[in-house]
Amino acid sequence: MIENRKVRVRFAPSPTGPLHIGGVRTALYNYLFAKRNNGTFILRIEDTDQNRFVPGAQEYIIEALKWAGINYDEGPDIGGPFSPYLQSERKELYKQFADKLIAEGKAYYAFDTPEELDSLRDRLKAAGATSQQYDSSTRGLMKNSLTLSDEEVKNRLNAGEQFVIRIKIPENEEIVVNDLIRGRVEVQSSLLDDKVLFKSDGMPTYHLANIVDDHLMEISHVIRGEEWLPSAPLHVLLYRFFDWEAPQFAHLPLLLKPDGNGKLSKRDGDRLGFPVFPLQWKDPKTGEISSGYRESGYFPDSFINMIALLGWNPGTEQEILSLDELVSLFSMERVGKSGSKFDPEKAKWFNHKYLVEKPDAELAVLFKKVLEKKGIFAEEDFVLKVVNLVKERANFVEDFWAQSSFFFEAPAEYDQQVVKKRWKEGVPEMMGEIKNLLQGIPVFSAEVIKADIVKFTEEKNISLGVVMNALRLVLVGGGFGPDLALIAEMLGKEEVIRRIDAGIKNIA
RNA sequence: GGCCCGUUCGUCUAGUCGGUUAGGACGCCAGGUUUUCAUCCUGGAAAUCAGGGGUUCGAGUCCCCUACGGGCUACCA
Repeated sequence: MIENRKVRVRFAPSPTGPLHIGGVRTALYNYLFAKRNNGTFILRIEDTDQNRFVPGAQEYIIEALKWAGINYDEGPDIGGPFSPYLQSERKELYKQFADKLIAEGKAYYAFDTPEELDSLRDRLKAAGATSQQYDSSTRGLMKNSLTLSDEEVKNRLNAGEQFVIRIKIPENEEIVVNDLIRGRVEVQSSLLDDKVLFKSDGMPTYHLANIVDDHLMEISHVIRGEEWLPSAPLHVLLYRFFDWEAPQFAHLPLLLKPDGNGKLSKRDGDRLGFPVFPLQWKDPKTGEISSGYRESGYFPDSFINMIALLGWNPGTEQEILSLDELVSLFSMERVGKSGSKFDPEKAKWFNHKYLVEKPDAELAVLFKKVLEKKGIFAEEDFVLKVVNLVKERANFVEDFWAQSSFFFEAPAEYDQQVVKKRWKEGVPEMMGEIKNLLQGIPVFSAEVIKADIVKFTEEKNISLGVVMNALRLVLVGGGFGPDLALIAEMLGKEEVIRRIDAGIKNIA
């Protein structure tokens, strides 16, 4: 029984471009399912279409999975007991299986040219046929080993004429796909067309290759996108033809665009200003660059967490889940049936949650790189303190700069709104007094600074806010930032005095 | 056009065995905390469960129909 088989699942993308987040989610669910069931997760590259091959795409896929932490146990770059994992390198394998089907009368040679195929479709369309398929109703009209004599077929083959091999779909049979997510799906075989299994270029099509490889690689569960559901009956039929035990199927719902309807595409990201790809991608042909989650400052664990919850949930109210937690909680029964619209806002929220939980030291390393790009080289300890103070108010490490630039350079200008509100009559004079007050503090610590300012306001009978807000304006250039006494301490007495002077002089 | 899949707050979703004031989260709004912004806390608005018919004492949950949305319909995957 297949239920007792060892769980082996595969993610099988074709290298036609960068993986988008829908693909990453499919990979993730495969991974989670495998790990949850102590199984094996395999990466297999389906590069049977030589025309659509895009240089760099395979490397991109591997790097993206690596970044996301979706590690496979077998794959093209790491090998495994079922090598190779590149279908182009398995090319010689497939022909014999197609031949076997022909020998058994379950498939046939077809010699029709593309023009003849087009003409068939046009004729059927013109005649008002409900479908324009190459199937049991039309194959008798075409040039194939069903209509041509054995002699003629042999001659054409020997002459090296181009041919494809098509499956011969039986008539009036009920084909049942038992889907783990959708349940029982029934299809009438007469509705299926005689799909090409083997192309004239000597390569199998996806349909043949995926069945052969899944069987040979002992795949127990096929977890893939919903766009494959219509061809699942064909695959079920192929397993039957080969007399192989079919794997279990699970067809995942699609990821939809955030506004309107339709599946998420590359264009949506550009249009709405969020990445649809895990990593940045540069189109080798056009040079066009598409942004990636990694480059946009998303943490891989946050990214994975967010993606995991698009179509699946643990059934509890917990939303922040580590990869390990996802593994232990994952089940196919809790995968939804309907497509999910991707929400860029919630993606940011997830990243914020993860950022706040990251150790300061880890964030400091990242922020230091950001600073260095700006030509700022600060002490490690200082950066660490800054990170600790501002991380609560940021979604990304990049945000730290906007929240903390004043720690590294004096304000070049002052927020006019704040100036208007906080820099009223008498304030410059008051700042002068504050300057003298701070000047006299021997140990320039936050506690002392604050205590002295409080004492000052009490003696003068003015509100603390008036002083603090004006001082904040002078030190940071606006009305934001962490505790002011702490800022002052970290800036140091000399710098604080300098900024007060500059403020009194420059704020109009 | 044909076939297949889907449809609970704006969004992600809970609700899997028919009996809930239909719950949570993001976002939004208000209040509180704070020297400020943000965080944080509290509260609020927000789904006649796509619509209509059944079945039932009782339906978001079961059945049927309709609408809408999506996918597929290549010698692409």
